Amino acid sequence: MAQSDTVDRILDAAEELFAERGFSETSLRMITSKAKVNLAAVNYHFGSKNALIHAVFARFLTPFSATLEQAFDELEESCGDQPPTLNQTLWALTESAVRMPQRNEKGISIFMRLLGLAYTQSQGHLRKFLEQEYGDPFSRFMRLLKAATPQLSAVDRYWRIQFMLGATAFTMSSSDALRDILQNKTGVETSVQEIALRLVPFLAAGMQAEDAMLVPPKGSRVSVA
Amino acid sequence: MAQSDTVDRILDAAEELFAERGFSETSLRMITSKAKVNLAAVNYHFGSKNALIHAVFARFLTPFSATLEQAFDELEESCGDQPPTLNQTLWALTESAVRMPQRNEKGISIFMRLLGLAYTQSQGHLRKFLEQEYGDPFSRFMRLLKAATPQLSAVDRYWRIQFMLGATAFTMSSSDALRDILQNKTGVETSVQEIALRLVPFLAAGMQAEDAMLVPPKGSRVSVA
DNA sequence: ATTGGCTTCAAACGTATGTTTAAAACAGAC
DNA sequence: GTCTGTTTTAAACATACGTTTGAAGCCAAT
Repeated sequence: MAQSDTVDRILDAAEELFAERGFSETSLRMITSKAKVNLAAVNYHFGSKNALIHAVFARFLTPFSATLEQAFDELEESCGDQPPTLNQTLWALTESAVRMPQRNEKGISIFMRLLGLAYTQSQGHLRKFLEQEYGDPFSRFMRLLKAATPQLSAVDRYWRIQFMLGATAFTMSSSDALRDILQNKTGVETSVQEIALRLVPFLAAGMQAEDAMLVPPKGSRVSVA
Repeated sequence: MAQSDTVDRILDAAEELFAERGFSETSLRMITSKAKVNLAAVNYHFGSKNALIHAVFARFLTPFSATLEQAFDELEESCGDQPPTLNQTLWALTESAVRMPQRNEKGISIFMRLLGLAYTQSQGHLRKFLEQEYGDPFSRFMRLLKAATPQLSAVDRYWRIQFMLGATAFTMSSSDALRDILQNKTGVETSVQEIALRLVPFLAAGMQAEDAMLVPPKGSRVSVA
C-alpha cells in the first residue's frame, strides 16, 4: 500500500482506475487526484498517458512472463521428449498467475481485468506494445497448445483457442464478477483460485469436444457447410 | 445500402464505427461525416449520443428478441413437459441470430461485435438500457439453461454460464476475427454459421465437463479449497 | 403566393481532455 | 551557506468533444 514515491502512487492509482473504468474513460486528472500528485507529474515521469498505460502493464507483466517461462521450462523438462498435456499446460499458466507476488489484496483480479480490457478495447498502441514486449511467452503457450491437441485440425484449433481466450479474458474483465470477487471477504487469492479451478476444466473440456457434436440437431435450419 | 433518409444513414454509420472503434472512441463528428449529414442531426433526431447508441441496439435487438421468443416458444412446445436439452437451447439461440434478416453483407458480425462491446465496455447507461428493454428473453434463456443442466450446482452453473458468455461475446467482439470474417469472400452468413458450428459444441462440452477434472494435476501448487 | 411545421445548416458554446511551461521547492555535494 | 540537478507546482495552452442556437431551406396544405 503505502508507497511515498510519486511514480508508484501514480501507477497504483492508474491501475485501479483503468481496471474500474477503462483507459479512454479514465482521465489523467482522475489519476493524479486519486494519487494525490500534481497533474503534470504523469507527463514528467512517464511522458504521456499512453506510456503510463504501458508502464502499468509492464510492472505486472515483466515479472509474470519471467515466472511463466520458468514454469514452461520446468514442465517441458519434466515431460522428457513427449509434449506436456493440455491440462498440464493450462495449469502451468494458471499457477504462474496465482503464484505471482501481490502488491495488495486486489492485486490479481485487478490485473486480470486489465488484461481483459487490453484484449477487448482495441487500443492500437497497447496491442502493439504487448505483442512486441511479451509476444514470446505467448507464442510459446500457443506452441504448447498445438502440441497438446494433435487431434484437432488447424482451423478447429484456431477457433477453439479463440474461445478459450474469450472465456478467460471476458470472465476476468467482467466488472460484476470482479465485484463479487472483491466482496468475497475470504481473500482474493483463494477466489481467483476458485475461478481457475472452475475455468480450466471448462476450457479443457471445450478444447477436447468431439467433432461429432458439430452437427446441429435434427430439423435445424443451420446447414453444414 | 442506399438509404437516403438521414436517420438511417446516421444509424448505419454509427453502427459500423462503434463496432470498429468502440463507443467512447467514436465521436459524433466521425459519425456525421461518414453519414454525410450535419453534425447537429444526431442531437436533433436522437437527442444525445447515448440515445443514439441505444437506437443502434434497438434497431437490431427488438426484432431479434421477438424472433428468439418465438424460437423458444416452438422449442418448449415441441418438447412437451420435459425441458429442452442444452444442445437444443443453444441451437435455438444460434439459429435465431443467423436467421435474422441482414441489412447488408456485414450485418450479423457487426452486431455480434457490438454485443460483445456492450458487455465489455462498462457503459452504465447501455447496460441499464439493455437490461430494462431486453431482460426478459435473457432471463428466459437463463431459465432454460438451468433446466438443461440439472446436474450442476448453482455456483458451478453460474460460473460456467459466465464462461459461455465470455467465449461468445469475446469471439464476436474480437476485431481480428471480425477482419477474418469480413475477408472471407464466400459471404458472411456462412462464416457466422461456421463459427457457430464450432462454438456451440465447445460451449456444450464445457458446460457438461465433469467435476472430476476440478482437481489440479499432481504436484500442483493450487490447493483445492 | 403564403403560411406553418419539419428538417438542415454553419456557427458558436461550454467543458474536459492531454500536454507544456516556467517558476518555485527541494535535496544532496561541495 | 551556496550551488546544481531533480522534482513539484499552479497556470496556461491548444484541441476535441457533446450540445445548443437561430437562421435558412424545404415542401405540402391552404
